[in-house]
Amino acid sequence: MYHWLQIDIFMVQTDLISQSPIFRGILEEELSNLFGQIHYQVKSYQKNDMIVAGGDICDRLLIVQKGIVKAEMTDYSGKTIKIEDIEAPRPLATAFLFGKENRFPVTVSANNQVEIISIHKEEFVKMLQLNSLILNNYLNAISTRAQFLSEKLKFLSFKTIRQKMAHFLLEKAGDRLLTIELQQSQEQLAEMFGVARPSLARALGEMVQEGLIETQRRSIRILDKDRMNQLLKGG
Amino acid sequence: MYHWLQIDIFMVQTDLISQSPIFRGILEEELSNLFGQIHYQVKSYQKNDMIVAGGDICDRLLIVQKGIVKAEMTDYSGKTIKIEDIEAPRPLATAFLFGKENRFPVTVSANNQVEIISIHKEEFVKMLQLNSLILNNYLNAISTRAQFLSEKLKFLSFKTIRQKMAHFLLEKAGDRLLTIELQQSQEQLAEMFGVARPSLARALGEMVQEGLIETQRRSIRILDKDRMNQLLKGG
DNA sequence: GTCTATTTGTAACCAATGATACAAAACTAT
DNA sequence: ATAGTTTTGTATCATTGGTTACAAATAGAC
Repeated sequence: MYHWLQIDIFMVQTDLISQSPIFRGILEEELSNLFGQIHYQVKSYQKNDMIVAGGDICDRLLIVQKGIVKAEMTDYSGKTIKIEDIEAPRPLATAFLFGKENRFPVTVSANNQVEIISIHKEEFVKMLQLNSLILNNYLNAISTRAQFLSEKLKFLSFKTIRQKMAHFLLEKAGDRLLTIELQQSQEQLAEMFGVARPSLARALGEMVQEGLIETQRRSIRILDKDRMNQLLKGG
Repeated sequence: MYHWLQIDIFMVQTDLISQSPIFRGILEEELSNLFGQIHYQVKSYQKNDMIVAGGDICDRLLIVQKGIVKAEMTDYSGKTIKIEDIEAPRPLATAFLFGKENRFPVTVSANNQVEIISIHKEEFVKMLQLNSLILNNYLNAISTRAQFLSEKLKFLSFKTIRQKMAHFLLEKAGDRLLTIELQQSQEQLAEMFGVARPSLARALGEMVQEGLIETQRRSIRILDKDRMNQLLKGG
């Protein structure tokens, strides 16, 4: 009877994980049906229990069904730095299930009482083949991440603040527009560019003086698109 | 009769594309079988024909079956910059088939006589569901790319040359080693770090003076691992 | 070995940015 | 309107890294 109870507690709860990025859009009955066709485990952890250690082989998909876990990275001298909190119903480290580097870069442990669904890679592949929506969700998730990283990288490849700014403005403006309304404060923009706020203000000021742009509070008007482009190429 | 000939020419050639990253490891019969179950097109292009224009919606997988194509990016003022050559049997822009940003960032045109296999996204998803090896190949490809970008980004996130160097050395050294043999010249290292060569040499020189490392030509010995770590955190 | 090309070590100088501080302007709530 | 808060503009100074130039060390070819 006690055993029964445990099995009952540690089941996949379709109402919870149907909100997960991977299973979004799938009806609960369909989810139950799917989980009936594959092997998986649901494990429970108490606060501070270690769920995966950095360096562990990542051969299964882990989904936080309940609770919050924290991911920490161990630096070269052995100290740990907190990276992020991941709360239900999000998956863990989806970028490391496939690809060349199959080890967790982080150590994950429970912040409170946690339930983790664990699906072996092979079983998850089965799942992807059974349901094209899950397949699409998953492909979208990792593709979007790759695109995000790629964009971030492109951004960092511009060396000067002026270049970053020019790229940002031209991207926002597109082909037609000449006036851009900033959605964020200079503070946030500087954070996003990875530069100091006064440095950004200075760069903007210089660009105004040189007749590249005109600013009026959060509205920026591009005056010389061609010269902005030359900036990006190395001028 | 003439029509027959055309159809014959523009078929998928399993011997060629079985070498492609996506179809690697799949027997030719199996490939023929798979392509028999889905809709696709094979198109032929002559030198300088445009295959896709930058900004086009990317809703199909394109695979170069024969020939070489070039990818160019159009900058904001309309000039084109060559990005890379892609030769058979590689796929085009796999990162943009899924994910949020579904437009080609580049313009692709034929370098010589080229044949392109075009598979609609929905059809390709079918294919992924039919064959788990293709699914694995594809997932591995985009995951590996995301991992690569992520690593690159981590590298760029270190601001000073000393930090990049410290990260590089500690990564190479791992837990045990204290002496690293560089596989590349300072010139190449500087290129990889995105810094000027003399600046790298200067940074190395300073680190030697401060007793962090000892250098002897291409051999570097770490003297103070703890202090190196502090460097990375912001010291 | 000797000559040459490549790689590495250094130095001087300049440009770009970060840090800090503070004033002006703009927003917000009352 | 007014007081307080946030955002923006600006100045100063120190640090970092790029640029250029050249010398020293090393490796390679013969």
